[in-house]
Amino acid sequence: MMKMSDVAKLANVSPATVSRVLSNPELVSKETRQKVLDVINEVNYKPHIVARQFRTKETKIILVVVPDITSAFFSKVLRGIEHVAVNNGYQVILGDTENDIEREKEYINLLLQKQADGMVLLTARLNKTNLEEISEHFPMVLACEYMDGLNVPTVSIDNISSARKATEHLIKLGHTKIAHITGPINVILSRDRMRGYQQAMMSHELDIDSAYIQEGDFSFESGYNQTLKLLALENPPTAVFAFNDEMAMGAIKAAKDSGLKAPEDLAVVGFDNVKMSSVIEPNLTTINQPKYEIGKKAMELLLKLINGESINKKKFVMKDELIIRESCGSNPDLKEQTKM
Amino acid sequence: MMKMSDVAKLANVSPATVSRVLSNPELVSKETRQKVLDVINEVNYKPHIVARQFRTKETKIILVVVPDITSAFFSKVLRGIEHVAVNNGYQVILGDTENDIEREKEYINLLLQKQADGMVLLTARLNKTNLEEISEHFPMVLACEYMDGLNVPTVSIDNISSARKATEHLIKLGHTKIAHITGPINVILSRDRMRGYQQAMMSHELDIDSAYIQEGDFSFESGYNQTLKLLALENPPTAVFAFNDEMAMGAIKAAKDSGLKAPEDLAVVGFDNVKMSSVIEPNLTTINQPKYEIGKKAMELLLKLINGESINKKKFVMKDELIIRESCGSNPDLKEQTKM
DNA sequence: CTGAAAGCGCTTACAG
DNA sequence: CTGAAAGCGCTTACAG
Repeated sequence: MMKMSDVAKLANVSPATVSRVLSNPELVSKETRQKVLDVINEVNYKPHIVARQFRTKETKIILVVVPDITSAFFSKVLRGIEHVAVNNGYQVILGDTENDIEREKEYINLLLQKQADGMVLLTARLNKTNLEEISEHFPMVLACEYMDGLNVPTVSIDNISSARKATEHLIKLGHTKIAHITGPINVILSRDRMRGYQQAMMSHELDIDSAYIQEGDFSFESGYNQTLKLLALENPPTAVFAFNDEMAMGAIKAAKDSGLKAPEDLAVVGFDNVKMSSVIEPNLTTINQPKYEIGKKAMELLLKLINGESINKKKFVMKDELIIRESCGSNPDLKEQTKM
Repeated sequence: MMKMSDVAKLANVSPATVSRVLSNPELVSKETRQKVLDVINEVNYKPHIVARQFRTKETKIILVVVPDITSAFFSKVLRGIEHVAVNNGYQVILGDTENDIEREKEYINLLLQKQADGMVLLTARLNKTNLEEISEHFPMVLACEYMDGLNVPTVSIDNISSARKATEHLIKLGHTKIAHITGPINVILSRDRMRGYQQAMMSHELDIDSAYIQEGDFSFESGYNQTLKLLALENPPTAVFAFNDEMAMGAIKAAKDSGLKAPEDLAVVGFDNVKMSSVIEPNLTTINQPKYEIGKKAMELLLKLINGESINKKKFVMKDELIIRESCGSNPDLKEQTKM
């Protein structure tokens, strides 16, 4: 393998000059530069990046930790991150944790061991103290999820209020027996959306049958199975608010397979406004998250941290929106009322 | 930042010993080892991995180049890759090209510049000579896509025969006016599947109206739009074979929006057997690719290459399967005939 | 504008 | 079982 000193010899210059041609060409005279470039092309020299990284202490790599690469939701957030990263000369590498905290820790170690210049977390299973300690020493931002009182830059929507909005939509349509399929309850996001659901129910003085809250695992299948459970109840709900669109689609399927129709027999609200939510029938009423913008904003903040700029604000709340489609059987008149 | 020599000093040993404790603990006496580990824990020392990589010329990272991280198909292949990688002590980093050849080249450069020990390509827009040259010097395997005569280890199904099988299914159901929505025609895979379609048509002496072949871009939207075009033809097709499930779903939606019913008025076959294909209504008849296994096999081969083992065979063909569901209106009897 | 030299933080062959 | 020393391939402050 050719190295810089070999190129230098062939071009009759010092290694320092070759280095300059590559990294600061304006410091080298035109003729010398051309001579060096010719040799580089001729022998197809590629600098050894790890050596450069080692020397400069910069990797020009940012790490994104994703809980589930398979998810239509996260892939949109990723796109936002990627675009601003690439535009600023950074490579994005993805760490898929598959919702496993051990894998999450491994990826975080990449950062601690300086294999990346910064990190954006799309999930945080770690506890607050840990995260804050890492954040003190390394550029890091949290996106999608908000951890109460966490002193780390965060970009997300207000999940509690969005979930409240979604539940209230059902209430306004006249439903009183409203169930909720949560995400894994050890995930903050799941608890936040459940909180929103509870707030809405309570503020309208509706009882929450404890059997109406079922824990899913984000998957279509779990939405399907939990809905089957709900429908088998002695006093089954007439509406379901699901943590995400995946599970909402599972809920609709479960209703159909039980001989019920959505929205007539079971109204369903999802969350995320994933592509498929407008393809499936009935089209899902759901909460839109500005996925791309969340990713974009998160990466912009990370860039600032990497460049040593200070961030005055820690918490960035993005705008969500209730998208009313078919799965709750709403009508255009109603749409007016629910706009907030 | 604490470094190895600092730890050494605190533990009253040489840096070499600290290094051994970390990488070859069996070379160090129990007492010394414990003394060093105590210091490491006490000061929370993390080795500087880039320095190690630089020294050992190993990154323990493998790079996967994905054309579209958003795709439900590729994410399953990724899982197969990840699992065997992680089990063998490798980190997987993902390079999303967004179908852009420039981004593909950038990621390949990561390999050439030794930032990864090997690479699996889930797409190959580069030409054969380029790929072979890289493959001679660096561990690399190609998955999902097969390039004729390419001397690089490859794992894929036989796309031509699968596409033929899918088209023949339509023919057996009595269709003669069968359209095909291709992927971008500069992608090998698109040409392969089109070839299978053409072979099936020709071997059954069916004409292919050139307007029956429409080029899509993998997306739901393009499937939708191209189907609208097909249906607007003076002599519209009664069946469509789409390059993938995404576009097949778009085709179904287009039929519905045109007041037609699938499968009665328009039969649709997809490709990939993506999760959503069994959720959407009508359920898609499609070709199953063993996604996870393709990824697994590809990573196993890559590991062999990295370890300097030789691979006797270059071309690994995985088994596909025609999955008959609702979107072509087939019946159980027919299922028997089409099993191959 | 260019070169000589030091040094980034590890690992490993060698010697004892 | 342990240490001294060389060296991986670059970059950069310094000198000229």
